[in-house]
Amino acid sequence: MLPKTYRPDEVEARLYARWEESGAFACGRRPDADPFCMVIPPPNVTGSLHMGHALNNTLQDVLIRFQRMRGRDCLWQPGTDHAGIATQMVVERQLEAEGKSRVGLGRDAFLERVWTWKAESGGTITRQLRRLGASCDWSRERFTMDEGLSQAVRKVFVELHRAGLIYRDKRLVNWDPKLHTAISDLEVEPREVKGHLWHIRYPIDGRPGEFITVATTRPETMLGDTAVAVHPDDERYKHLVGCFVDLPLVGRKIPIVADAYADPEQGSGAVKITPAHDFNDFEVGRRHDLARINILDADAKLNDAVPEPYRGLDRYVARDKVLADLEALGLLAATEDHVHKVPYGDRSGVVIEPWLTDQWYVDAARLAAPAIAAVERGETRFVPQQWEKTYFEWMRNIQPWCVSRQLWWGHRIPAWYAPDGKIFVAPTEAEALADAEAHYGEKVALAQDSDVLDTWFSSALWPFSTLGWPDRTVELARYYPTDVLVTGFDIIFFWVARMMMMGLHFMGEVPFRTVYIHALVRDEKGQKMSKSKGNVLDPLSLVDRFGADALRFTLAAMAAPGRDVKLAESRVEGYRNFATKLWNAARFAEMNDCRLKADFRPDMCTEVVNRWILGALSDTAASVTAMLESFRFDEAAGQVYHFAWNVYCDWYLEFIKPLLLGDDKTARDETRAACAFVLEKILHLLHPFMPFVTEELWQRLDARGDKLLMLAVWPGDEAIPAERAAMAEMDWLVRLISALRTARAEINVPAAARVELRVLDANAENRRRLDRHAEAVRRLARVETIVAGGAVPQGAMQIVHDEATLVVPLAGVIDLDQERARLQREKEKVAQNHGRLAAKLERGDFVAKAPAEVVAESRERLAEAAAVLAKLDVALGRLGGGTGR
RNA sequence: GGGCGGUUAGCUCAGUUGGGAGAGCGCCUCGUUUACACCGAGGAGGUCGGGGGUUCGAACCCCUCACCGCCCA
Repeated sequence: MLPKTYRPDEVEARLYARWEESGAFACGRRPDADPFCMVIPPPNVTGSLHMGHALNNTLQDVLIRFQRMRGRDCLWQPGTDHAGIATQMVVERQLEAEGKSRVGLGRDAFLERVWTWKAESGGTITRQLRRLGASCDWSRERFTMDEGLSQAVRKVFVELHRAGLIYRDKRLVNWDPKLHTAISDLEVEPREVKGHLWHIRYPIDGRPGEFITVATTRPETMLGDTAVAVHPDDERYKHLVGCFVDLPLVGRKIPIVADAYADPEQGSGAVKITPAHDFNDFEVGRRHDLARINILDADAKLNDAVPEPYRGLDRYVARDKVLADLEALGLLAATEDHVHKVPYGDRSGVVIEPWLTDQWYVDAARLAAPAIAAVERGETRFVPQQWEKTYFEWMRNIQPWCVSRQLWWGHRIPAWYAPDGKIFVAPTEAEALADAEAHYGEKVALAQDSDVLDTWFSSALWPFSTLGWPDRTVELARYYPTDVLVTGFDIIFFWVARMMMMGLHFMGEVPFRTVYIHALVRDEKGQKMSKSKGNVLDPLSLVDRFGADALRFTLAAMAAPGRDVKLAESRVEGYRNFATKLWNAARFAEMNDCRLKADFRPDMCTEVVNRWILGALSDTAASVTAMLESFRFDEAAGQVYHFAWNVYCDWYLEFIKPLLLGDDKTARDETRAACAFVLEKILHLLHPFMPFVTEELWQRLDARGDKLLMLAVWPGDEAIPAERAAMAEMDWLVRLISALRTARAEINVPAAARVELRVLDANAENRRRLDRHAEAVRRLARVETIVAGGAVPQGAMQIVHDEATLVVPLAGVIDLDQERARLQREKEKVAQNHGRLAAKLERGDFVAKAPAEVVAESRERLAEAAAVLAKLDVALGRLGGGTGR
């Protein structure tokens, strides 16, 4: 027999191993079936499972298990990405602990160390995904640095270069002075900082005693100023346009230019221009053909382009010295407190510098055009649809994508430089050498670009590189375009947009038909969880405490198409209880010999209670299916939960107890089979959400041999007739028992007291119903005897139930005043409802303008209320005057 | 500054073509009866952020204000 509680820790690892070993996760098991494919958003190889992963992968697993049970040939393609900066940092920290350094080790030895690290520690997150129950096809696991995927990266780079879609350019990048690499706009985190706005007076050249005041938050950059800008319409400065200023501390003469970038409302209205160190100034400089003087080195220390006293100083040391020197010269006009946004590197945590460098760029604007059109045409659909806006917004304002990074860990850029600086881009060194030889007419030595590509460059290829591209594999043909991508909105820019561009360019088709965007899991303050903030909730500890099923169910049930998911632990606990509830329902079935019968025919059942539960099951299955098809995970989860707990356990199992104990063998056998059948279907419907407990129960409830629930057939095709009559009858019964229970509680009839029930004025059908379910009423409402008709004795509780009145004699027990008050409350409730309906129907415009069926329904409800009121009056009359209110 | 979203029971949140306000948890009362106290029965609790409008009818549609959050400059 089953134990009393479900113990996830004794089940999960064993079942997962069985699934995986059986090959149930693998694609291609059903060659004749429609394929269904998702690629996992590859987690960082350095990563460990956080709540965002847990949500993301739970939803994917719900979908893939659902589709698998529906008979599709499913591929959930797993893998990890190489996370250039993050991984390099991890290994550098290790080296540091050993007193070594990356540079000391050299490039090749360092890369070897990274691979060693990956072999030892890179499997953390995939192990954790297994604990969650994720049914990925691990036999196909990929890594962005795998040979095949690297080949894809090289091919893409070379082809885009040949097409003029990748080029080299000198522009400002976000430079991380700690990590010594360019980083993406998207990896820059603007932080609000309390700083200062310094007002500096620049002397006008040739006009002694005249100054123009500029305001800046970064005074040290003045050493690289090459102009001062004022607004063309600014009357204060019109006469100065075309003049020069003597740049203090430097002595350079720089022009005053008119440019609309200068905001007359800000500060003094004049702004210093440092084209090599500010993105806006860069554009101003381009418009006015200004010199770009780079004053920083890779460490953000001042270089030799500044006057000698400042050379070699750190940027903040230089700031202090510049301010002190200006002060001494009397040129510091004012210092104000000023709150502004400062760019920080999200990995390094240091202030990012706009820095002038040579980098490789992808012409994103050209690639974006077809990617925009594809979504406009509906070839890819966002769910919820509103996320299209975010996608379009970004795609339509897209900037050149800087894809080179000054790192060692990553795909090395397949570009080679000849001694004269000419660049040869080719998939391999041999081909580059051959190209060079052809070009120069002789063999030349080439040096490969030392940089690597942005990790997102390889991630952008993920939906086809993992399927084997550039080889024309059967998987590529079968599973591309993939069906659904499940991801968080925070990487629509990083990743979704780029996959769209690359997929369309190289495959000629969108990479996925549907993009399901889910919420971010936030902490209780609504903040994004992040390691640096230390506000991370650990999903694995929840798995340890409540089981993977409970966590999964919680996340799915909370995945409403909103945004914030604030995770309450009590919710996880509640769904752990649900698993136990299910476990005990199965235990009950087992104790009562409720076993599945091979020849069980749902449509041949004769007991009303069985016909009812089968009909309700059928409705539930249809609804859950519809909800999952439309990505309403929350609704689907809620439907199964409600059916299993509040219908099957709370009512059905209670109703059938008399039948299971009774002498009618036919009824007993049918009920046993129906009970088992419905339980079995509940396990099916729940499996995508709670794979472990459902599989475990399914295995325990019968001899399944090699069969697995995870490969069983989704409910829905069984011929279960609509059971409207049975549903109406059971609804009547449930209301009757509930009414009796409520009245008993309100009158304080002791819970254990068994009472007599007299039923007055019931119609023929309800008398039959009462007769049929007498035993259930006796048990569930704690009734001793049931009589049809009879007198209403003094001191009885009366309950109006449809056309009938239920009378419970309680001589000596009942407090007449209390009962009178109860009936009055009841009457007031109905009267209120009656009044509202009557008023509504008296308004001519409602009757005239509302749809006929709404009016008819209101009339019907009014009539019902009137009838109940009359019966309540009769009941009150029977109680007599008394002393009550 | 631009854009998006939110404001519903003590807490966390549902409410999909406008037509009788819901769930889970918490709280109160009662309870061990063929599974389950990680349980069962019953109950209390809401001017659906404020104001205005459209409509026979608004939590839902429109306008406006307030507050909160996110994204992009």
